[in-house]
Amino acid sequence: MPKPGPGLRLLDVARHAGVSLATASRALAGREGVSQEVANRVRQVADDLGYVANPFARTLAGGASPTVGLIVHQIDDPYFSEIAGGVIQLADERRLLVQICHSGRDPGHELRQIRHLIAQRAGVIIIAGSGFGDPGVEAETRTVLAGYQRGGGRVAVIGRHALDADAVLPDNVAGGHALGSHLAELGHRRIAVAAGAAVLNTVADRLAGVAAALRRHGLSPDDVPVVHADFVREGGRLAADRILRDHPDTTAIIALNDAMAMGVLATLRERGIGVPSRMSVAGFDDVSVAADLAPSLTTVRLPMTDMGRTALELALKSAGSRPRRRPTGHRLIVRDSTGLVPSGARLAGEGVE
Amino acid sequence: MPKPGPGLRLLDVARHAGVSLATASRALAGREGVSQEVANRVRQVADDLGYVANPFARTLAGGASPTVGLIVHQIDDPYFSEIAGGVIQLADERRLLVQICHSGRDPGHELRQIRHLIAQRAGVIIIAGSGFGDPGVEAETRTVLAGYQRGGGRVAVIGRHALDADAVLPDNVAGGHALGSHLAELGHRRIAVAAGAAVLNTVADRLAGVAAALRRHGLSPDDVPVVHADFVREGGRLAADRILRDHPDTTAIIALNDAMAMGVLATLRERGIGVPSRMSVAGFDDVSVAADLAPSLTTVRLPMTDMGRTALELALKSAGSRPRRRPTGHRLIVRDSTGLVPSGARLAGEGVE
DNA sequence: CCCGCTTCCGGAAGCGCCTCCACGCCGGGC
DNA sequence: GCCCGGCGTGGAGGCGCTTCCGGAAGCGGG
Repeated sequence: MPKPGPGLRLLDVARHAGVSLATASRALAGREGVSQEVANRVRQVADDLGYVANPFARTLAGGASPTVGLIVHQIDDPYFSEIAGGVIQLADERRLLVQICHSGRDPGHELRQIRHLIAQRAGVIIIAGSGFGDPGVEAETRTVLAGYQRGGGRVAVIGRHALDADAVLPDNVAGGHALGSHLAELGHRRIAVAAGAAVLNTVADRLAGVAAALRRHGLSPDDVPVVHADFVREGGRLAADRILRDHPDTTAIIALNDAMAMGVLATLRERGIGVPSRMSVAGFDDVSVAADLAPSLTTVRLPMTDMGRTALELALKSAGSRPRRRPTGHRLIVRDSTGLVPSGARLAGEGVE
Repeated sequence: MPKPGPGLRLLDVARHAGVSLATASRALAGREGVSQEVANRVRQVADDLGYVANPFARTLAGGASPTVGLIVHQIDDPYFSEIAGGVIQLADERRLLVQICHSGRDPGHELRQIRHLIAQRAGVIIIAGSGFGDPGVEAETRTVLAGYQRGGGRVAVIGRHALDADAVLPDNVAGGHALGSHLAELGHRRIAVAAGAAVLNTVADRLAGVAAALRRHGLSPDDVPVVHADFVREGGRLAADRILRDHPDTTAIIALNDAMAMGVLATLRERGIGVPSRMSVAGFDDVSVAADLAPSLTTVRLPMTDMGRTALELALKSAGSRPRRRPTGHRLIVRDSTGLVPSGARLAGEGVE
């Protein structure tokens, strides 16, 4: 591995500005003890020379670490790549670098990544994605993060409320509620849910919202089959298969994220089951392709890009010691994949061999 | 910004092992000049203590920098997020950290990011995405990168051949050719192309391939309208609008990437123009949602994840000084968005207000 | 006019690591 | 038996930066 060539040193800047190293450092850091005039001159010179501080030296000397670590389940999942887009956006503006790693939906691996990030002296760690509900690992994660925070590290989480840190939290319960109400109001009574792993808090919350809405509309939870599978496209296919097999009279499937909804749609398409004529389908997140699917997907929009930005913002100005939670808006986006319950609903399932 | 707590120092390890700092350093780095026995003892102690080297100190002292910088146009574009997924995958295995930044499809900004990455002492820089064809900036970029490489920095590019570095290169010309042939063989004679900015080499190559194929099928390039717009979904919409307006007898639109194809499909859908019954549409890349669009998209598959992995691999073991180019496979994926030319093709355009 | 305080600045000590260099030990050749 | 060469090891300098501390001005009041 390479050692990039030497660059401009602070000493060079100092010399050009006719001041000492110490003064130049203070001037650029914007600290007290330098006259306005000198400070400006130094900054001017630094700019002209295109000086960029060596972050390694800076960090080593006890200064700020300019990198933020971002842990996502998987970057090529649109939900996470949109969040990452937001984080990178703000980081760019603040001249920070973003280090991304995958947790791969594995609590142990996530913890390992956190440790790695800490060892690399990241100044901020942002964790996107649900908790996994593994009590042992969760506890250790909590301990490690606490130590990191005690040492001055900043932590923010997105969509997970179990951690002791600043949090950006979509109201998954309310979103699920909106979805449930929407379908109930369209007249559906045979509604099934394609859910991710039950231990993911995102799944649990959305599910709770859906259940509450359906209850308000007179459906008992027992009437609503919930199929748990991977929280990705393939999982959606699997869930749809099971639902069609075990509950052939279903008229609407609520997928708890758009990825699963895409899988559900794929299965339905292959089986020649019309959407929404025979089956309504809804998703959650509103990833950018949701509008281009066949048919376009009814879903709950979450402002992923904003969530990423906000998380970094919170972490950066994390002033008080008490973690803050910043809720995010959400909005039901009704598109073409949901419709009135088919009048011949009792015939539903006929197409399923 | 925080200064993460102090950690175990190499000195601690050395003391525990009863050797000097220098010896411990050599032992852990696996360098010559340490007896097997001592080396093993030191490594054992380091492991037991859970020692992780401080990368800042290491880099500062002239050692390896464990971070790879990845520049993409925009991380929430599926094409790039899949590439990033591959890079991160391999980086994970190698215990490297990946720093991602956006070029935002702006050559100046890209250059700035490269400079920033260099200043941050990234050991590897991977640039994904087309060149912009701005000769001035291009030249300067080349200079900056050359200096970086001279200093030991490793550079790899993905999908851009103009730079003097290891390159992972999809055969865009052949891919374009496959697309052109496919549509020509379906009987289409009125083919239009929705292209990104002409300066992007990706666009130029794919276009050249399409043109060559059509020529072989007896179509003169003059018969093939090419509309240039942004290389994203919105650009596809725009291009489709123009094509429908200026060339109402078009029976097939080749979009030079899937993002634009999605925009084209959206416009067609809104206008009630059947695909492929009235208009065939093809894309390029085969991003993962391409199969779920309405209708599913005929496209040329590029192994994005592999491309990311390969780029990092090349950069890492960049042995010789002569840059290597690694071609990638591609494959025409025929789905539902393309079909035989409508028999009443001469009537095409009737639906356009 | 001198004293003491404030303001601004430079010197210098590290941060944790790598690496050059010098040193001590051993064995083999004369 | 002595010298030379090589291997294994420790000492020390330095990477570029931050920050503590002490010194040099400049100011007002006694």
